[in-house]
Amino acid sequence: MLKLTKKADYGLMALKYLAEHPDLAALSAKEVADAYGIPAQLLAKILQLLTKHGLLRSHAGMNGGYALARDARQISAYEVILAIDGPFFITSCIKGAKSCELTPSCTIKEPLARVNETIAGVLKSISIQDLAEHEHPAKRETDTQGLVALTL
Amino acid sequence: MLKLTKKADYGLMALKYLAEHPDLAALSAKEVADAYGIPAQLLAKILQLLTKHGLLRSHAGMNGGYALARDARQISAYEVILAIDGPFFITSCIKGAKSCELTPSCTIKEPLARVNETIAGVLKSISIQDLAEHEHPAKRETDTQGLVALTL
DNA sequence: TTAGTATAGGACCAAATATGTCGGGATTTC
DNA sequence: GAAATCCCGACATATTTGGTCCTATACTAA
Repeated sequence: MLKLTKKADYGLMALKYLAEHPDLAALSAKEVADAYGIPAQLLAKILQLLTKHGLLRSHAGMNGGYALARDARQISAYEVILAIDGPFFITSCIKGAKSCELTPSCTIKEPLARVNETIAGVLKSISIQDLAEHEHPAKRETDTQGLVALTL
Repeated sequence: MLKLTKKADYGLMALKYLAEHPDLAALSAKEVADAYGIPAQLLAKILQLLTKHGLLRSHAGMNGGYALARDARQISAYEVILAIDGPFFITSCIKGAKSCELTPSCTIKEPLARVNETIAGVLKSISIQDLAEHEHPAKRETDTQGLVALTL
């Protein structure tokens, strides 16, 4: 629970891979899949989804494949996850949804809605570029923590 | 994905309910289940889990039931979720885990580990007491909706 | 001491979701 | 036109979740 699906993982990995090879005009689904040992057909579909959502540009034919539709800095992890898994809510019954009709139950939702926003916020603040630059042993003490404290 | 299981939801609701009835020495699983329309036997097991993890105190026999083991302020949503669903990681391959052996794949993990910590942090900062005080009719107009609608 | 009310927990099933595969079609390049 | 590639719906499998059932045990009160 509270974890990304493999599809989302794969998608992020693929985008990261593309971001790391800006020189190449396009990479085929198969190339990326092989690079990571991901089932090719599955990755293909994921990349198709990302294309449909405007995060990638695709090109059929020989030497075809996928390329980032925008600069890696302009694509957030949030967008990727959203494109692949659809909108997510930490609780099933976020306000506005028609769940929770039977039960006047979910008095839980209100505070958790804010958790939801916080998570979305963090994910939005992470770009594909951030994923590609994985050599940053420093710089991680403070940042995120601040965020958290704030929103509550 | 990225959402709480129903069990965790139920658990939070139940604790909230207990927090709202500090007067009563104990509430049975059935009472709580009825209050929210939750399957009684399922909730029973959830409460058993919470008891095993020290968040509740249980008492068998007539007029038995469950009560918070500590002040509602001292029980975080994080603990509840952890007790019910076990440790969660946003990625399957958090550093330190032995996953990702086959694939040198998950270069993704490092940045997402921080997301994970952030989420944990937020959840730790929310207490059962916070859930119980649900009367905050103001301050909720915009938030969630904007998020979702926009990004899609 | 016994009947009734609870918790404790194992085994199991059903439903939902996630993961992965297959096969046919459409595009582009050579 | 052949090869490489994207596109996409249908299907099959695996895993997780949600929920039930049954039995045992503990406690209370009459």
